[in-house]
Amino acid sequence: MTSTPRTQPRQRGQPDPLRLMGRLSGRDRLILRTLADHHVLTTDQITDLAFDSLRAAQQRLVVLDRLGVVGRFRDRLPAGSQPWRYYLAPAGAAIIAAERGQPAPAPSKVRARAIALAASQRLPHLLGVNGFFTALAAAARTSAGTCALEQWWPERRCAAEYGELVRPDAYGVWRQHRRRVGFFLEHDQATEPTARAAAKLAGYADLAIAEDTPVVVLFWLPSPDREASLRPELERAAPRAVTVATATPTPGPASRPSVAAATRRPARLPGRPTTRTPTRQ
DNA sequence: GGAATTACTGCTACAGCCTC
DNA sequence: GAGGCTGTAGCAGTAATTCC
Repeated sequence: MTSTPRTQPRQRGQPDPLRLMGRLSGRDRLILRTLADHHVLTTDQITDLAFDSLRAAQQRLVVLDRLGVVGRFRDRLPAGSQPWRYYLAPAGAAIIAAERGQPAPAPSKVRARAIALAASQRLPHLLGVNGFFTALAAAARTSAGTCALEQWWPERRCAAEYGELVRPDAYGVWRQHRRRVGFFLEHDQATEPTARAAAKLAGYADLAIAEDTPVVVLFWLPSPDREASLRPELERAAPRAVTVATATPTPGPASRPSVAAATRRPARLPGRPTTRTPTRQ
């Protein structure tokens, strides 16, 4: 092969959203909508969300990047073998705003938001949450309709709905056959004491009382060790109206939540409690 | 029907990290 | 430092679709 630069300079200028809209497929719009709601996704998370192969996703994302509807960054130098993080670029933001009947955000604001995101210390946390849900989406896509991720609310929307009582990282509704489970996600990175993590359940108890319905909280944990140390605290702290489940990524070379993790672990979700679930029946 | 376009895959190369 | 691994990119080829 001839030696060519790994990345070619993008012909960007100021893309015209009207012209771009005709070049975007339904899948492209799904990616843009997801980025609009959830801010940032890695290459493999987008693969989980919308593609059957990583190679296809990489190729399409390069096209979307050159069109200027998405942007991408890596969160450290040297770049190394680190997947790109994709965000909604100004043209993509304008398209999604039009789709939702909202005014297009100023390009300077979109860029500033992307820079803040790339520099944010919460980026790994956000990617962890998004990775969990894209793994669920991948499981749903390959399930031949037997299961589906019916809702995926970001932290911001959860805060708007329930912020006075709880601050979950996300809310989701997962359907498996005819069974439907809504759950709040708490993404734990083992950066706080287990007691403090378990103390969050009090807020969910208040929410269950306020809403007059049981609530489900899933703790998404970085490792089986963390799960083993946190579960006793959860057992002690779990209020009657709160069903608690835990999940970890499956062990393996990839640290991101795998499809197997996302599909197997929800078996411990409420609705199908097991002896490991610290729920008071 | 043939050309052009689009989307995808296989193969290969490159860059950087990690382990020994 | 060598080799394996991961992630991305370029090229060639194929298949489906669209347009004239």
